[in-house]
Amino acid sequence: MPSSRVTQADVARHAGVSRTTVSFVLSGREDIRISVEARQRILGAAEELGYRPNLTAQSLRTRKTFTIGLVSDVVASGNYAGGLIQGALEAALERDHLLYVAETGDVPEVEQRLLRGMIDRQVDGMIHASMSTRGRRPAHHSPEHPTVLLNHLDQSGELACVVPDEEKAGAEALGMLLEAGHREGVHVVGGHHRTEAAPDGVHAGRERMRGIARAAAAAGVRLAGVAECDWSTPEGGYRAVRTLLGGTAAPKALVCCNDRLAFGAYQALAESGLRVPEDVSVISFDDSELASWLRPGLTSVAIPHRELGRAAVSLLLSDDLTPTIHRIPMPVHRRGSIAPPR
Amino acid sequence: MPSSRVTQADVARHAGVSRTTVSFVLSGREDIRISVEARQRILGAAEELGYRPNLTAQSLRTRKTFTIGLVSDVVASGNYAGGLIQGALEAALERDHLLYVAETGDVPEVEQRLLRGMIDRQVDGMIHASMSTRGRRPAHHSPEHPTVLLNHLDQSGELACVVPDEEKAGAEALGMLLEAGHREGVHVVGGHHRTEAAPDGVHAGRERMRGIARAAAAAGVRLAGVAECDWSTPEGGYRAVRTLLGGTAAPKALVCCNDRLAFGAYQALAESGLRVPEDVSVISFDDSELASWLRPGLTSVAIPHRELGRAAVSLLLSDDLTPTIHRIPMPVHRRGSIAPPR
DNA sequence: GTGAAAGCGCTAACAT
DNA sequence: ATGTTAGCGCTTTCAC
Repeated sequence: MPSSRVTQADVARHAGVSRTTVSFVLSGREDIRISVEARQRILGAAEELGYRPNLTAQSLRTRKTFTIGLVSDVVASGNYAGGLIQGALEAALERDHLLYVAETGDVPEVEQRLLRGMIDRQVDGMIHASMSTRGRRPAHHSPEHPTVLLNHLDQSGELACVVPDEEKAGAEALGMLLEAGHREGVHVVGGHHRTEAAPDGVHAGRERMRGIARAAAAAGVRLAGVAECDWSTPEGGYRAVRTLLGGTAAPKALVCCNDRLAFGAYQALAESGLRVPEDVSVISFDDSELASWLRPGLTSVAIPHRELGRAAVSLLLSDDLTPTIHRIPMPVHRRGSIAPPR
Repeated sequence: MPSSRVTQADVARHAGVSRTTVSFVLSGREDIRISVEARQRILGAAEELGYRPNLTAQSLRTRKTFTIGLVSDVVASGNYAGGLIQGALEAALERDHLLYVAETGDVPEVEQRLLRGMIDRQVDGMIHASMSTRGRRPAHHSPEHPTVLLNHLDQSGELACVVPDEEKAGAEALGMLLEAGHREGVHVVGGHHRTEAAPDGVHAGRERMRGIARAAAAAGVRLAGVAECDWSTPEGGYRAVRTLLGGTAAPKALVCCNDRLAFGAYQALAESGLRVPEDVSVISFDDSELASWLRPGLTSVAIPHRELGRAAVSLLLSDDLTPTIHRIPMPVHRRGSIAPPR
């Protein structure tokens, strides 16, 4: 079965020139001079025949595929996915690249197969996205495969990374509360996100806490408390706040480490008849859809998914892969959950 | 710069045989007999040298790339994304395929570019995912590019489609309520999801409503009402239920068309001091994370994202692309939001 | 059983 | 300024 597609040879025949000439014209090379007339004929023929280059053949020759691989552990499934992929795709498209997307599910064998598959297909570069800070370094990293780490840091110090600027975000979150006048009864819900799997907590947790602490110190404010709990569901926030409300001093403001925890906090506050923001101000992180759904709307520091994705691709394609940490700002989205203390 | 990768030629040299023989052995062809001894030498050499096939070269020759394209309009950004991609990826991986993922944002020019890019890279097939039921047919559909529609139907009747079995889900949702003993005061919140853009409503809406109506009729039950509203945020559910509560007859059970609406309903009920499920039972669709976060947990009919993704890929790779509609069952996830009427 | 040779569609050094 | 030719790494027909 012959390929029904039009090739350069067809165009050449049609235009009465050699394949080389067609190649030069079509690839738009300026270093070789082609007569205007021939160029016109070639372009005309290509257009008329509906010529499209066979990228596979081109890649075989040039070793460039105009594809990049985005492989994540489990990120791409969660809500994290959409924005990251979207941003990456946008940036890729702007530079005429296509995106392979894959997910390892944190299974080494799967990761192995996926990386192999991408390398065998000669991707121009790879982006490794991960939640866990303590990731092993990408199995197949080698100089010929430009690599960017997305959303986690490189412990080997050899790779460029793109991460949200968590610490600054932490500082800004507390700043919002300070700005509204809160100096007492400010509690953190969530903390470092310490779990059995990650006794030191999670990167985002540590950084956010650091930022919060720094901002508090700078303002001469003492946090009323930090409730460490699991961030994954509202349950942790719910329980933490219930405990808080059972205590002696009523909380005045909460920094919740993500929107889920904030949701749990809302639930607990509502049960106790406390109102947001009149009785308790709340600020949070993630700026997920949840934040806009809550009543009142939850002020939240956004994870800049799109920008992260974009930045990773831009960086990868920039060919400046010096092992630098690129911190993407996290914009805060103001809604109705913060008010001055009474 | 010579490619540093090991090629079949290297293996051949190392094993003292011709490139042809290597190709035969490595591609595992059974129709040509190769001496056991030569085979061993080749396999050994390949292993030793760390040979990996160059898929680009292979593709150029065979016209098969072992890649498939998943292009969606806007689906892939929403929460819809994760599961779909995951499922598709799983199925693809099982058959050694890689997945291009792209999103058109419903912009024709972008769609054009993406499809071109995929076709120029010789994808083995494409999956078109879409929210809108009234999608134009994929621009570049042609017999040489196997195509499957995901999550929407084909109005031309020429393409295979994979969709959730919305109607059955609608019937089952109402069935849950009937089973608990509800026969009166059963309201639907959300309806067909009619908007300016889609005056007839959305596919999912129409189908779910049909299923609900069918189940009601079969049980000889009359719905107390259907509140048409926008499904996209909890706001619609909140308002619809507030209106309901302002009426004469108190609602006893709600079928919410998605979890967001159900969330809004919960908010409205809570404000009126009504409790779920003691005063009002609620069932919903989507089974998003939200469903498990609500208090009490929301019984919800899941959208089988993973299975949809898997099915689309399996179908595409099965080469049985008869234009059939494949309906994937929607499992209901029971939680605490349903109780018998008082 | 094994190998020589052609060719997939394209690029690029080297002639002319 | 244009054409000739030799590959990129692989598969596959056809001789040996």
